[in-house]
Amino acid sequence: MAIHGARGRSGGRPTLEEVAARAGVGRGTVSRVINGSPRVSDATRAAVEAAVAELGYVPNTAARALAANRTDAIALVVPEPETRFFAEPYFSDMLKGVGAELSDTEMQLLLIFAGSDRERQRLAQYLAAHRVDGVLLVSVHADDPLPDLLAQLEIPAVISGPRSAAETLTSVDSDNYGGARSAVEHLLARGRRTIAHITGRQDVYGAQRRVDGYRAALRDSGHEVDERLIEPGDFTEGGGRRAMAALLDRCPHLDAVFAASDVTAAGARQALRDAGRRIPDDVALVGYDDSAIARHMDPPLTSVRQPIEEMGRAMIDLLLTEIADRRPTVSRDLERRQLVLATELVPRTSS
Amino acid sequence: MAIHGARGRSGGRPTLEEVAARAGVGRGTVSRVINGSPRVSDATRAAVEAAVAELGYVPNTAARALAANRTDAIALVVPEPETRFFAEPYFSDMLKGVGAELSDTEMQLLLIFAGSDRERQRLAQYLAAHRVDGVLLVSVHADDPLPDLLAQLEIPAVISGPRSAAETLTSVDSDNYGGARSAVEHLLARGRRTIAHITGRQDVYGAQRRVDGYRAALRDSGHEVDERLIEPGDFTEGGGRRAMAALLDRCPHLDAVFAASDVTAAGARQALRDAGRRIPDDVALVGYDDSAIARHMDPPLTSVRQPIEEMGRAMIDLLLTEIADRRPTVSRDLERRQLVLATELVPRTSS
DNA sequence: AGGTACTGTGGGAGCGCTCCCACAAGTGAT
DNA sequence: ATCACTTGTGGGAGCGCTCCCACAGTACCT
Repeated sequence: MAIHGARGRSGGRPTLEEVAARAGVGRGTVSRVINGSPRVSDATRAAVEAAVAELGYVPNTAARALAANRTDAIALVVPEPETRFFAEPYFSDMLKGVGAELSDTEMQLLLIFAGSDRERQRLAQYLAAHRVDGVLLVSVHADDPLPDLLAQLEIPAVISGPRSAAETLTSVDSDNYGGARSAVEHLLARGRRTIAHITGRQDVYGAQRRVDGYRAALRDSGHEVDERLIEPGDFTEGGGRRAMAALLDRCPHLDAVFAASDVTAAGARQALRDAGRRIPDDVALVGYDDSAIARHMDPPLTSVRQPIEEMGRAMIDLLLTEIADRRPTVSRDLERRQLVLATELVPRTSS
Repeated sequence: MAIHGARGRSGGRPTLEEVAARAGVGRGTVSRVINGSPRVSDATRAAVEAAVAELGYVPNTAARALAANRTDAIALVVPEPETRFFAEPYFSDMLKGVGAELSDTEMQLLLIFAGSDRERQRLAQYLAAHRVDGVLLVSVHADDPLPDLLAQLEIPAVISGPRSAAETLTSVDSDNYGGARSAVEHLLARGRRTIAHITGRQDVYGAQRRVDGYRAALRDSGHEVDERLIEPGDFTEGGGRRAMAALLDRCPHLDAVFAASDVTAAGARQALRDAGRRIPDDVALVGYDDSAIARHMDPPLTSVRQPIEEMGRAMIDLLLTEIADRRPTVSRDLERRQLVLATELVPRTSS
């Protein structure tokens, strides 16, 4: 942990040159050892490593960045205010995966919030200065200009949750379609016949896919899709409550509800209670996200779990590949990479 | 936001040199304008600024760092695992203050977790490489070697919550002594006469100061300090419960309790309930931190608020000063700076 | 008139690396 | 013995800045 040994004449930190002198080799050779090049004999490598240890040499990042034109840093950009970042476990889980995958790398992770216009401005400057080798983008809205800025600056980037089926950036997503399917299939398997769906905001691609999955599950099991059973929500509790009330009004005979998020389900539950319907006796309820809310709801809520941590890991993998790819060759034929990870239904007593 | 205008021949980003050529001035002059030196005529400044805008020039951070031997970055080091960071509002509040104070600076903030040994190792490397100009240290335990490492590497640092009265690092703290005093004085003013204290972990300096404040408040108002009314706790709920039980056993006539944290108070409340004591009718209860727990307790808990966000701001102020101070002169006579911010009692129904 | 001081400016040197070319020494085929 | 590679190595050039010295120009004193 401690830095030991003698220093260069100036009292500052040792340089490559000093290590080279100590090991009795040239500058280039030390550089090769430091960077793990295979073109060094074992004896030389050992000598250099000894000199590095004796002097407590640590490479100067700035010099390296200047000479090699890379920063060895990537940014996790959160286009939200800090508050939401801390409030939602989504980010914390993702950060855990990202951190884990990065931990055996030399890469440094920067966390950048871009909630306000001011922060956006700063971020743009930051990216223009190419202060990171790549960017991880989470929770981006459909009309966000950030992805385009990144493309224009030719900065490698990976987005979690593509903006549409035609997303141009490399993306990682969970299987919203399959997740929704499994929720509906679960309800069908439990004998439910009239299954309603409260959707998420339809300008979010993932929410659209959940509707698609809902439809497909019904059709594939020979049921007809009744459009009156699909009610728009907005991922909020209030939205869930209102949507549920509307559904009960329109189709009082429904016996199950698939909500596009746990928070939405919480709102729906309230409306169901107000209408005197028991869960799951009268109406079965399934949510999405498998958040803390689901576990603590009364009754505990069946929900679809997304592998957020794994998504974080995958994003790093893809980003590092992308960064590595663009280094030697000029071939820009990087085909679109879109990774979709499986979800998992977590059954609880609400269904 | 967009980068417009022509570039240098190579298609890369424009350099200082190119801006100089375009503005018809020398390299040094452009550098002076960029860095806001006053030694530039207004006309020249305008010409350079125009050239900068036309070319979309953004300084190369690596080159600047190499030449000037600074990084324009500071690290917020959290010697805890990520999990605790997200769980405790303390960090989020502090981050808010830090971010706000930094927002009109060129400084970049890095968030570094050093919970595991592995991460510690990385951090040591990171600091040895002088990749930041300064460090903010939060939530450090008494025996942590990190402060010494920072001192050894001569990296400017500010610590929140000094490790002892003899803290060598510049520190920012809330007034634990005064906070405890105000809590006890509040109880006295409400007519309580037998006031117990459940302490925090005594290897935490702040907890010691709270005991001091408790004692002083009693003495200064002419009361004798009964040592049997002081029971050690450890900031946990279980500790609070056990301590409360012990106190009730030993001094059943007590009519008030000052707990060293809200969580401790929550534990104490439980023990009081179990013993059939009503709050505040039989026993008044005061906590410390003014956390969410305090607001949601039944009954709502009177607590001592610490100005965490302000502490974050103050830490940045001090750190920036420290960084600036060490730049030109070699005079290392920086006297110890210890800032203490006032706390505030938030009265609720528990007392 | 000469001296002194300050202002504004240009550009050389150098920060500590990586990249790459040059080259010595070894290896094996001809 | 010659050529053609391969392997390992040294060190020049250059990345884009900042720092600082030099110097022209102006202003204000003697």
